[in-house]
Amino acid sequence: MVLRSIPFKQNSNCLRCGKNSLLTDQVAGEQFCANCGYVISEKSQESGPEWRSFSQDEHNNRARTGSPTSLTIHDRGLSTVINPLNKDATGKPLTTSMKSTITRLRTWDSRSQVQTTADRNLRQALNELNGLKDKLTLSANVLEKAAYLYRKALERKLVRGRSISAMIAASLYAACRDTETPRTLKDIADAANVKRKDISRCYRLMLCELELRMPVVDSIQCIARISSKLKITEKTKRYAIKVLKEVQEREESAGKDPMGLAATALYLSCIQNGVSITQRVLAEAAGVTEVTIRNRYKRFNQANIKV
DNA sequence: TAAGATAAGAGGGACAT
DNA sequence: ATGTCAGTCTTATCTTA
Repeated sequence: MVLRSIPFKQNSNCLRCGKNSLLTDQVAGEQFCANCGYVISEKSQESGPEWRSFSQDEHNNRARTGSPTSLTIHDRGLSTVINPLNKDATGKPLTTSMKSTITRLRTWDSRSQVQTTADRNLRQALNELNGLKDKLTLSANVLEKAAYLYRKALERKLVRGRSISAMIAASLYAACRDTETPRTLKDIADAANVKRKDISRCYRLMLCELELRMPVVDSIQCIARISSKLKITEKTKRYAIKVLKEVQEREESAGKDPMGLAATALYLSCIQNGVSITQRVLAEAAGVTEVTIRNRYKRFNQANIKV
């Protein structure tokens, strides 16, 4: 009578393109379509058999005892749920006295799961993280990291007096930075409906209090991100990377927004390669303003950046 | 219409008080 | 703790080609 829900049924047709080409990434625990790249992370419950079969019969009768544990579930998926139907294992209705016993058990079972305020807080935060996942198309790896960081922050009582939304967004941003997943503060702020300022405050606090070390955002990686949005040719991209390397060598890049630098390098590259593109579309794709590109562009010219 | 110029304002780091 | 300063980036508006 005490069991979790049954895992999802396998459906091998992609929800987006309809092709029968779904593959399972055992490590990341998600399914993706080999045809169009669509990722179905909800299917993670199915990843990896936890049984071994020694005969055909056993293989056919295989069953699993729950989903894999994950930091992104507030109790790591280890809780129990008492079946709400008042039936016993054979499907017969329970006797009246048994029914009241079970009701009492159910009450205590659910109470035991969210007993502390920290637990409630965590549950709420991970709920929000789950919402962000869909908006930002993040890998399971990043989500785990974000959940881990949030647990740390909670442990150190950093969340007290701050909003859960801002803290979980900051954890997510930190996770992105750490895994070199190119997401800007603005991306996350938009998705989380939290002010950029608030997230960055929380992020800095976490960096300080948890003594985290983050790799510096590589503006060369930003080029790839902008290019993919705009269908920039490989040649132009390579030239832009050369420009950026030159800029970095001359130490013109310190303290500048990496996205702005990348956008400007691409702008320069497009001009040099005779590709017509406006500052406007580049600025939009990079998430910076045209003015930033203009200022960088002016500096590049002053520094006489040539490749 | 794209690009350049200019000005006002926000936010944060460094440093002094 | 609070204030100031230089530097960056954004928003808005006007001008130029």
